Amino acid sequence: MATTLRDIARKAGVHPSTVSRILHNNQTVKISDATRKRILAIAKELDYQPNELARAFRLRKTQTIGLIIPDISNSFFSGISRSIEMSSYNAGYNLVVCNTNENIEKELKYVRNLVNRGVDGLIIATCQNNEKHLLDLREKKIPFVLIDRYFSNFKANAVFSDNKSSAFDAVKTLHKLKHERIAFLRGRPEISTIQLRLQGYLEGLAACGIAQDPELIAGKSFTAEDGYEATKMLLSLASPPTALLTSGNRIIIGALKAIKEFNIKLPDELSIIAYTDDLFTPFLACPLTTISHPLSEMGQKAVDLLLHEINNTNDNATTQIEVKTIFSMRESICELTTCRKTENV
Amino acid sequence: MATTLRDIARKAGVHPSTVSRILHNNQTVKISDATRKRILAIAKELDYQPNELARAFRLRKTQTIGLIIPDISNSFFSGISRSIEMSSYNAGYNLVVCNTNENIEKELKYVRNLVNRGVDGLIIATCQNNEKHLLDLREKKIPFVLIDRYFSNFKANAVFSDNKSSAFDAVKTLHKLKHERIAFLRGRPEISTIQLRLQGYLEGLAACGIAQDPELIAGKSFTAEDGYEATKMLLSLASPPTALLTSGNRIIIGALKAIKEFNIKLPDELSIIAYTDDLFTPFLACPLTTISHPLSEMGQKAVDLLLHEINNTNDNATTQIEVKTIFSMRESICELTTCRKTENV
DNA sequence: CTGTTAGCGCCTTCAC
DNA sequence: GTGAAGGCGCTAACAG
Repeated sequence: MATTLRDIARKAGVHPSTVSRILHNNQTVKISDATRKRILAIAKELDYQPNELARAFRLRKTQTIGLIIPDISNSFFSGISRSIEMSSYNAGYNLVVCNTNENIEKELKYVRNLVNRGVDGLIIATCQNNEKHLLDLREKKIPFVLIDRYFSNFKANAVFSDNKSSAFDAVKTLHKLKHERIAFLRGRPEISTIQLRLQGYLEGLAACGIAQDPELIAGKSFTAEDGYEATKMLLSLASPPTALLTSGNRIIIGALKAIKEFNIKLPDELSIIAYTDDLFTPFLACPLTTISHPLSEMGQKAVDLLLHEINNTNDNATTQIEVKTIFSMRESICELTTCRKTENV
Repeated sequence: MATTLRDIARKAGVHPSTVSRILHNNQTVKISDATRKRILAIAKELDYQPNELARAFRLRKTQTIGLIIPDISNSFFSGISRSIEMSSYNAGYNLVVCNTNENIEKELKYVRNLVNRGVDGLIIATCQNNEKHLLDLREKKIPFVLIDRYFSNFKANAVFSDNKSSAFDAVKTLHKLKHERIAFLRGRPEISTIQLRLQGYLEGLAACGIAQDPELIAGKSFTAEDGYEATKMLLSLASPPTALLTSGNRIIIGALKAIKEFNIKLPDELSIIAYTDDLFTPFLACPLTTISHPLSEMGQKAVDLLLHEINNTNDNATTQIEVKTIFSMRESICELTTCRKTENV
């Protein structure tokens, strides 16, 4: 059996609560130096390790944060997770990671589970379209922060990026290069991130005087498979797009596969701007022009926000933090007319 | 306050232990159907959620697994982590993820921390060169499984890949293509994975009748920066390598950067086989010939092993599981003479 | 400055 | 079949 406060107390001839005060309370003032030193020595001698489970139970504080994300193997979320874990660790918190696989039922289960286990707070990249678990958290006064995705009809602490303006800018950039058939490979339409990008995309088209074409908005999930199928569909259109804006680290993988199969030459026959965070993008056959995220910053800010909330329970205000994406111009976009010329050589 | 067993008991006019038996014990036999139904109805009505913290404390069983890895944002570990988390979840366990950043001190701290929090078992990709925490775990009879890396002088449950033979085969493959100046960009030399790959590399050279050249064994960490510096060094040698074998998802990123800067043409001027698990590799300027890992399988097997250990505490045997890496032939390797000819066109 | 008391929510043993 | 008692390890109140 591990040594307990009782063991130390017995050996020192004092009461367990005295030992507790010395080893866990920072009200240093109230205890005589003599006993303090004696207790600390005995604790060291017996290699006392506090039973954190008992403390958590007693204190109603687990020093644990729950992180709920769709998929830790996606570099977007793994990058954020790393930052969240490190910030948490520095603040003395452990991190429980949960993959929902974009399944809201699983998300609901996970939240309940984590609450029952007494996490001090949660960071959630929600699967969206259901917020009852968040209402429940609020009612129970359990702090949480949304990351990447949020609810427009439900104010909550959140960290997200400039989805609308980045998509808007992407369209304008492509239009400056004379593109008018610009497709958007969006991903899951339910996600706020995607809705905002779509809005930015549509407003971008409008600002450039380009008519919307519903055919050019494709895809319904974030998988490589969906990216592949959607891209094949787009490339098979009577009037295929000359430029592509893609959402998500996986979709672009599928898109590249389809493009390879169709033997489309990048960027001459197709310009691409991709939302992606992979480190390999500069070294691709056609180095992708990308919109990437400040992943460390996002994670860090989410933890800061959550810890603030945990330590100021009476504070009812919510904070929304928008971070700036990074546009990296590389070789996957080029001017349309030039391209066509190249094509005819 | 959340409803407790007591609340239900009071409302039903029974003793809390009865409620406990109904809601948490599977000895279904001993309770009358009438009270059972009544209790279940009241539990539902009051939305009873067990305080898992109290249960864990009482039962000395947290239904939690600790995962200690160098870096969750590395796709090798994030791929494994995803699999581990999903397998754990299916078995009713939560997963606490910890990044050591290849720092053994942090690893030691994390293990102590997780033990104090009462995790039921650990999965560890160790930073190596210190096993005292593992001895401690064994003494405390806390199950653990090593993943990817293990200790040759210390038998323990472990899941790893065929490092030696895969490196051996890589050298033979390159030698068949007439390469003799084969460099090994290894990563952290302390890691068992790397030592085995080095052994395979050296034995491969020997089997091919190629003399070892210490200059061709380069690198000392798994970072992109180190891969970059080491590659620059190799390319600056009086007699530079004609082929490269690289370890780890990050090193190759740095290597590619250096290669680009040196304006080296792949594969004509340099053949590469890379240990990497990134999904983008097929779409690179020069699609990399890779050795990748069955990440899902590795995670799943580690969890299976750990759960077996957790459920059979008296079983003192250890199990080592070796999984097969996947060799994917792509375009980053070619025959040396052919290359030289191409070069002279 | 330190001891005493009580209890967090749950489960297990022992009664009846 | 169900109730009563006791305690996991720790800490917060209240004494003195």
